[in-house]
Amino acid sequence: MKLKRTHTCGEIAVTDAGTEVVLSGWVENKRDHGGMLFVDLKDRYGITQVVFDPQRNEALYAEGKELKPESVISIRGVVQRRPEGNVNPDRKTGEIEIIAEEVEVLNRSATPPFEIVDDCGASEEVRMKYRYLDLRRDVMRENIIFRHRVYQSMRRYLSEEGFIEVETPTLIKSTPEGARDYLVPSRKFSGRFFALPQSPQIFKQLLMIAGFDRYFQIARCYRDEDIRADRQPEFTQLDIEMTFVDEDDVIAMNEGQVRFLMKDLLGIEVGTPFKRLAFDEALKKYGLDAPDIRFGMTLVDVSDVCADAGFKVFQAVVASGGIVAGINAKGASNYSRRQLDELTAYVGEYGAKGLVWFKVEEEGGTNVLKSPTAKFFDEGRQQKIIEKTKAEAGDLLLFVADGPDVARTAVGRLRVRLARQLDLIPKNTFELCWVTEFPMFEVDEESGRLAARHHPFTSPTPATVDDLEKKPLRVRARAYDLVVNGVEIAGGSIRINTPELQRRVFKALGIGEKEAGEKFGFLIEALKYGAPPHGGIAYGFDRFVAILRGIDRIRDVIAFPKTTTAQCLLSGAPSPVDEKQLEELKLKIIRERDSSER
RNA sequence: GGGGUCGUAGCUCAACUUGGUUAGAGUAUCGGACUGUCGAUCCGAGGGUUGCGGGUUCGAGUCCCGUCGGCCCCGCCA
Repeated sequence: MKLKRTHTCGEIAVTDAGTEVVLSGWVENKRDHGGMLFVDLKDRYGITQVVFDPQRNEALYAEGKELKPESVISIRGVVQRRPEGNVNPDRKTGEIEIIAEEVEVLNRSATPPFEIVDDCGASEEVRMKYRYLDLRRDVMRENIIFRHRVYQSMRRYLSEEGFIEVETPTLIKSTPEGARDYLVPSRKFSGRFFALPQSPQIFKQLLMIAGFDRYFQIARCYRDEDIRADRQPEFTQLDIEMTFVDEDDVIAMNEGQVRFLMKDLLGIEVGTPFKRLAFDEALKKYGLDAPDIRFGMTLVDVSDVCADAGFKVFQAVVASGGIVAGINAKGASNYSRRQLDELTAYVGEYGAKGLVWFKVEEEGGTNVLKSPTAKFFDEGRQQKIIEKTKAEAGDLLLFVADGPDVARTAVGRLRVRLARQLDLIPKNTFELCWVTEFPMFEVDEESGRLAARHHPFTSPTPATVDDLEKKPLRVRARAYDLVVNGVEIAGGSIRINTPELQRRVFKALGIGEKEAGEKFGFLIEALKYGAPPHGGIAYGFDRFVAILRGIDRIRDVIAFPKTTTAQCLLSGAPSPVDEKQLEELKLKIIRERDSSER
């Protein structure tokens, strides 16, 4: 490296005209006019145009002609104000250019597999394989730099609020509940394994017991479950825990933080306090526990109207404890048969067995329901449905009859899908709300046992704690989720801080004294020694960054993400390992017969 | 575990309904022309085991089965 850079490619201005500079960067683009050659030189900070003029220096012009896109070079030259009429107003450095005097090619680039431009058109597969090139694109670089700003804002805010950043271990004890663990074999103890943490949960509680009072960590977490657009096998949490607090304290602190972050990162003022919705209310009105409250179209329950109407399908569902839930898609009565079939297929994905629709039409001065199903509803019932759904002529009513969970989920999803289709969602707004009063437990379909809805360290509410033994499904948790535009971005709870209550909750979960001792003995033990009341929250950091940037996939805000099969296309991980490594760990790979024949 | 969708030139796609001669285009690359461009422009050239394996057929990019991979979704994700 002969030439040492004096400036970056984004900072030279007209006031620098006449000075000699050295720039280093990548060849973004080359425009050769025969008698004049322009090279755009790019680095993280910007793009500067370099001019090669054969009349000034023919040999240098010849060198410039040989420059390949994406090569790294250094240029020595003199800053010049661009001739009149040649200013590029779209570029920060568009008023100046560099007259090249010397070029040093630091590393000539092979032809890249795709063009390094925002609209590169390359598939995600190719982009992930060549992620270092993908990250050279402006959008991706800005995503990553924005992410950096989010880290810094969080750290600044929390530090000023008295929170201490502490790292917790990533080689930890595997616990039975929750997601599947990623396991790491121990060499010193063959046959034993560490797990990678699904969250720093227990350790942050131990920090509270240790008296740190206020803790945070930007922590990597690992869950070996199937991937989605908003889920990665390893992801980042902003993890927070506080002592001597109740729900309102944690909520207030986080409202302050989110308000600060929105202002600091986006310049947006959000009002506090945020709306609060009880879990039951969220389900009834929106069908989902992460409601998108940017628009209305709330769910309507017409079970009572359908209970004794002539429509057998609905009757049977209501008779067996199900419900008939629906929504009013305003002005959508022009939906075609094909569109309705698509919506039916869509609710089918969430387990609904069908979708009943009515088009609302005016007939002789009154509104009536039109559809193949309408004949099963007499005039009185039709009017009740119209009344309940606040329907007007031109509306489309859609209903799902099923068990309460399936019906609400299906209609809740349908609501969001229709809102997108009908363009009901306001752009560039953030609607934040807290969902509270979650049930402590839910029935695990596979085992039929109770499972913690949040996690087994969540405290029940005082009002429902005594239902733990007899009516556990009625017990409510001191838990809260923060939902932004229908996306859950944070969740937390007030924790259990006595061994007695912790044992009762474990028992309700079917975790016996002995098992609890083996798996969580260290926590129960710790709760004996002056464990203070405490609670906290964890943000899905990647999701939070993504939603602030207005994108719905977290891969684009992660520098090196994994695919939906949890592989790294760049490095090829996971990969087989040497036999010697397995021997050291005393591990043997059992090959399935089928796969060995491949 | 299940459903959907895609896989053809370096990259993004086309080759249809209904299997049929030499698999096309844009872009990138290479060569040439050009004194002010900024996604420069113009002319020309090269570039293919149609992901992989098997089957059906006189004949397969196209149909069937399997498999690998990308993406989306259900289940799962305390």
